[in-house]
Amino acid sequence: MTTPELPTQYAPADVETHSYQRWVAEGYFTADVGSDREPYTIVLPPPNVTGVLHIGHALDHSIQDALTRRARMRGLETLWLPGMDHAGIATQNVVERELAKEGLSRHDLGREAFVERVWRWKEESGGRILGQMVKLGDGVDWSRERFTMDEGLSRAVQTIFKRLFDDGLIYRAERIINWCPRCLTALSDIEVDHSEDEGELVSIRYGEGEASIVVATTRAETMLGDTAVAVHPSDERYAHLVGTTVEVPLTGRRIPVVADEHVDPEFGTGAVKVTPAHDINDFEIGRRHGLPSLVILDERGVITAHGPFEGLDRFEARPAVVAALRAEGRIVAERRPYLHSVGHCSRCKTVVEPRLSLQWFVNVQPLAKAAGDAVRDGRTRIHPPELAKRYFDWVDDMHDWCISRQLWWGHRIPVWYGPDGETVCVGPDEEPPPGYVQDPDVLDTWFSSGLWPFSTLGWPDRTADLARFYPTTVLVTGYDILFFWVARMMMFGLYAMDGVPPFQTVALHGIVRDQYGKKMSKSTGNAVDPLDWISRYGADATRFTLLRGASPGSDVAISEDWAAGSRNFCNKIWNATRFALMNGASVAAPLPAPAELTVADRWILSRLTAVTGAIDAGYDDFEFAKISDQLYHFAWDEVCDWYVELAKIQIASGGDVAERTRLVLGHVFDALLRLLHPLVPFVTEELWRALTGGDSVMKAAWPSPSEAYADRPAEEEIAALQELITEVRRFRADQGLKPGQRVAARLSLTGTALPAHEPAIRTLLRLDEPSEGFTATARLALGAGEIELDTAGTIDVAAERKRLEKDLAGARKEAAQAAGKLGNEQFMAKAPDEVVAKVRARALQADADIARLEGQLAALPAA
RNA sequence: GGGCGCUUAGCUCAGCGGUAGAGCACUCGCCUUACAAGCGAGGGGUCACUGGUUCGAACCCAGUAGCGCCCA
Repeated sequence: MTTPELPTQYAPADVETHSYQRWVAEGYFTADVGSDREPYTIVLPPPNVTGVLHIGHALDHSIQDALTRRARMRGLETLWLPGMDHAGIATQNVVERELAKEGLSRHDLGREAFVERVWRWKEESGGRILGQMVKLGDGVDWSRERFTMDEGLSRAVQTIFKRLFDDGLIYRAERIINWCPRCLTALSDIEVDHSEDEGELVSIRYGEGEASIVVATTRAETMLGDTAVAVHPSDERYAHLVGTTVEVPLTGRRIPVVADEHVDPEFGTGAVKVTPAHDINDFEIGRRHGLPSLVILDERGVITAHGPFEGLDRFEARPAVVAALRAEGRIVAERRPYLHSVGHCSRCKTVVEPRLSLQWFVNVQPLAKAAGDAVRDGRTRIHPPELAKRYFDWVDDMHDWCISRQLWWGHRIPVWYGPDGETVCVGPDEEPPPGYVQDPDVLDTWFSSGLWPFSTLGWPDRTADLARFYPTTVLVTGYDILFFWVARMMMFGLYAMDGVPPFQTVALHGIVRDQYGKKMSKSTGNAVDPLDWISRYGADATRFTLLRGASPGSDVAISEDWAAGSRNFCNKIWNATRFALMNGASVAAPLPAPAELTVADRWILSRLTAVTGAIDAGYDDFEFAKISDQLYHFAWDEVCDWYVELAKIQIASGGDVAERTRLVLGHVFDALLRLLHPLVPFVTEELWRALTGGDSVMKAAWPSPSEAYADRPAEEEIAALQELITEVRRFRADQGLKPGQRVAARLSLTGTALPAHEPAIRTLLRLDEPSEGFTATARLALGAGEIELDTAGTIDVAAERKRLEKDLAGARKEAAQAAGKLGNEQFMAKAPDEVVAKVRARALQADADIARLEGQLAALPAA
């Protein structure tokens, strides 16, 4: 076989694009719905159409790509389905900003033209992330790519809406919802981010004299809409006031003092102002006491109440109201800054305004119950299991879900209103009655992404894909969206698919952090751009860095140094395989039987078997950090540092041994590249093709541990060899002998298991045969054997003494510890036999070491 | 306010009842023909603190402190 010339350094850029294009062209990523193989399905959590690939995607995708590549190699019919969601608010914002540059608003265009414009934007500049996924190497089935706004998925949305509506699980009601005064739309609870912000706490006196009462608030301006003051029923301080009325300052309105269980007597003065139209808790109090709701803010957060504050923005109105109150002597206390929790729009960061309005809701109770039960009874497994509790906390106490959005971009609510207030919900193939008008609102984006695991497979049609690939095998996503997205897919999946949950397993990972464990963000400037890393270190190195840190449910810390380390690892694999190729490594013949192989061969094959088993176990639990570490250690420390060095000697010896060594090398590297492929697909593809002449490592079978090659004695023998070699190297280093300097030595290895390894020992340690005038200047006692060296001059006695004394101290400590245990009656009586045996063995070894070291020290010339 | 988690080498983490580990960083010596993106050797930790259980605790239990996350 002719071996192609490989450069001495791996250059990712030279192979990545080409390999990816070939994989796509060959259809390797395309799932075959007609095969009779067992299916393995993952749906990609759809990124936003506005999104670009960030490091969190890179982690999420690396895990999914590893899982699906391995599944394919294991012979499963594997589908990894890609796509994007339409990101209602985010996308609308992007296009509105674009319009603003032209001096236009969406209202200038009108709804239809605006939506057309968004589609145009989507075609031209949306979905940049898809091209970036290619750079990472994502093996997704592009022939099945979907978009939440495409025709099929829109049909799924309308179908499930109609079904839920008919089942009475969707309703319209006037409620306090989260409102973004900038986006001008309702938000669900999960689209609101809470943060501890600096505000003010102002205490205001309502009423006069004996009948006055002081309330504390962070939102003084809302007093214009107060319709009560509430106190706790058992609060004696205010008992005499309950049932009376007090005057709201600045307005002249009189409002009642009510008693309500939900007031915290410990907070502030124990009395709170009640603004039912602008606070969720106050709304509830208002409902319990039949209070009116006084709306004082418009949709943009501007004061509408008549008077001097009318027309002021809520944040301008606040100091203005406080100033006016102060002028009237109403301010009793002020705390500024006052830290308290404030909700922000997750899209534009504007402070959210609780707002009373008419919206559509999903009654989640029965759906959430089913979603919880599916995990409780094990139909869906959450991994790691500790995180299941968070899921239960969420689904077992879920609030009804506000699904209407006052946007233009999205799935329009399929409800039409008749001239006399009739309401009709229209299914996908139905027509609304003539003269009816459609509800102007659109649905929350999560409403459509909640259908993702089955709408993408063709639901509501009973497609072949749906029958074959649903339920999906595993969902891979961050724990940060466990509640909303995962819970919603669970609810909808169970509801739409006759109680079959959408995932067998939900595998959760953490978020990516910097090397100090800090969250990455643009503002702190510690964010890593995966595309930057891909261009500088390669896609494989980028992936490996992330996977190497990925333990289930835990955050991943990364840094530039570690990316460089991963690149070095890829390069190491590259060069080691290059060495194998240059030395005729081959998979042209089967691996010889163990009896025909050297101890070194049997050792590396035994280790390969053990590692293969460990990798499989790692995949079962999504332990990518462990998988990566196992492979890193095996490839670098065992294959490269030891086996390759021993193989060089075997090959140099020629004959059958050399031929068999070439086969072992070939098979070991073949297996290693296959095992590594799901993690680092590009470098392994290039090398595997060169090594085996095969078409693609993607099509190679996943290695299985071969017990026939498990070989405990060989592992022990090589361990002893490594120990001996390391010991002599240590001597050489301490004596300042240059690595290349050859030293004459006499080896006495009888009594050890190592005589057969003398050639290896001589080569690796650069020890020459003793010649005529050999005079030993140093004597190393190593277990039962001895190595005498002629260092051709005086040796550094002080360095040698230091080294031996250090070893002796260690051995004495060891002996003392073991003796202590063996002399402890309780230990001898209660510890298990194998532990006692182990300690006995340690004591014997330590005693032998002490004798040996003392002998060597005594033999040293006086300093 | 409620709940969860974490605290092990300079950094990031593994180990979860029987002699403290890895990667990176660090020190020393080396361009030894697969690889200097490398090779060889080495230094470095009262496993947060205080008690308890146990023959034996980084590991189990209780408490304390600090940090982080989620929910309200």
